[in-house]
Amino acid sequence: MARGTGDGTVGKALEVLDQVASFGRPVRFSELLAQSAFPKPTLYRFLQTLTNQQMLSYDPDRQTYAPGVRLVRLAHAAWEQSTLAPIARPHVNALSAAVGETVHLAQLDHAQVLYIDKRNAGQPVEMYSQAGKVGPAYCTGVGKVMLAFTDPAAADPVIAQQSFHAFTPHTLSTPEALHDELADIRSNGYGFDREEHEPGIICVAMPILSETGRVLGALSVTSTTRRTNLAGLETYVPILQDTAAKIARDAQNWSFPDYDTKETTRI
Amino acid sequence: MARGTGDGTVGKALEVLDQVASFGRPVRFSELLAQSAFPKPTLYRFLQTLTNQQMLSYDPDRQTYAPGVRLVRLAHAAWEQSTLAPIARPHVNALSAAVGETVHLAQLDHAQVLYIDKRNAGQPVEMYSQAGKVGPAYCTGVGKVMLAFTDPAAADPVIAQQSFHAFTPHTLSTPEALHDELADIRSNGYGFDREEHEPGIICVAMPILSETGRVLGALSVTSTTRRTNLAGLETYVPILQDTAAKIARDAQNWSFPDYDTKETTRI
DNA sequence: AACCAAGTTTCAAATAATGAAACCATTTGC
DNA sequence: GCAAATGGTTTCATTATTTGAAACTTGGTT
Repeated sequence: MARGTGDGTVGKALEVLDQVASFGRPVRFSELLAQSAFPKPTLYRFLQTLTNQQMLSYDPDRQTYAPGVRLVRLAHAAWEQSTLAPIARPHVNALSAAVGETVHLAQLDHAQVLYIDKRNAGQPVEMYSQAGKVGPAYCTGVGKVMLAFTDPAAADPVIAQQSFHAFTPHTLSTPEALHDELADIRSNGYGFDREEHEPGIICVAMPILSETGRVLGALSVTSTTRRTNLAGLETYVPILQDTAAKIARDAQNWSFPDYDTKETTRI
Repeated sequence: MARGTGDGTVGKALEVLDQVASFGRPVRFSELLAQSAFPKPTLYRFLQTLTNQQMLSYDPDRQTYAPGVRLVRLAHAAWEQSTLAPIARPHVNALSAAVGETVHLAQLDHAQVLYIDKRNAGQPVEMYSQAGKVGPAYCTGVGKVMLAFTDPAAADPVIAQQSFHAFTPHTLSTPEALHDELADIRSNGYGFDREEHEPGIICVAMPILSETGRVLGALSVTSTTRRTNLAGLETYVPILQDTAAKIARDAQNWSFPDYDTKETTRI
């Protein structure tokens, strides 16, 4: 009742879909076959089926498969219905306008951070990111605050899955160091990323907690060491707290909205 | 070899997934059953399987299903690998900065326009839209220019599928009117939306054509009748042409990039 | 307490998935 | 220019999975 497999044919097909997506580039049949658990004809037919279904796209010139457009449409529905993003949107906008720095909204998915919305700072930030992107939980501001306020019974297995790869000299690279940090975060109510994932990039992060204390997601304000420092980011704590509270309130009252939208709203 | 069904169990499961997504809100088993082609236990098991696989999320309190987070992750991969968006991105940024109005990047998917990227105008536009959203092809700027430059053999069946619902008094609401408009667009090289989808909203749209003349996508600059008019938008034609040409060039040379990205790039 | 609606489980029959082997079509080596 | 190899596709008897009518359980209602 847990893992990926075990759901018959559909589960296997989705395994193949994930495999294609994991390459991060268009990929050939033989490349997939080399690392696939399935025999040649089986893999072949799954690729056929998924391509037929537009879950994959096939480039006949290069003979490569890539995740297909149907996913983009489906994901839009998922984003609007299964994430905090639509509820948080006005509040994230307000926060972004107030602080003038890059703002992220994230949720925890499996053992990873899933970014579900983002507002850029001024204009020319171009900090390669996008909703849908995933990142590590143990060395990002949003990841750490979400872990800190997650019930230990649920958090510990997740912590055990972290790679603890040392992206920078500041990365917390042992479970012990992370546990200490999480305790600090719990007592403060918020956390920082002290250049733990990328040199020069720092952030302050705030959990979004339901009335009952369940972690709904997290917010962060990100900047660079050239522009500010941790003390500077800390001045955003009140507005972050306020924003997180508003999002939690709306999520509570209102979850989930009865959209009266008809179908094709403009653009 | 065409439609949704016909791909065995996987096709049927994806049909169910689409059905859930099409509700646009969390939906109960019985609601799905009422309009489903599948018998009760079959539908039930598909929902179980898809939920297990995180393609759907299930809210036990409300007993509702909604598209799941796994789709958000998969779609990110699709967006980066199977759409023009990553190639177009720097050019769309530059265009957006130059014109200071809302910019859209779209592709044609089935008979609909699929918006794959967007830049907002100043700040407070909030014109409810997002990458992944779909819109009608016959009454949007991007839709019409893409149809206009699509091979008639491919375009005609698509045109036949349009609903021709009259969103506004300006909507082209017959195939004949649309055909005339498409001819005009072909001779001009670009097109407008003259408040055809929403009152007060106008745009100028440019196709993105490959060397061989194939439609890769379309760009548009959108504004309101309060802020400008068609003549005003027409001044953007040169920069739109230039941007479209650059995107087409990059798509040609470079399609598709060998990403050297390793895995977890920052944020 | 009986009823009803919604959701879940059972199980033999019907169907679809499986994969070893054979086949086809390009490219590569000599 | 031919042979061999590589990469991709098809066949088909076997096997495993899906299927759905019916029975059952659960929770809410009169």
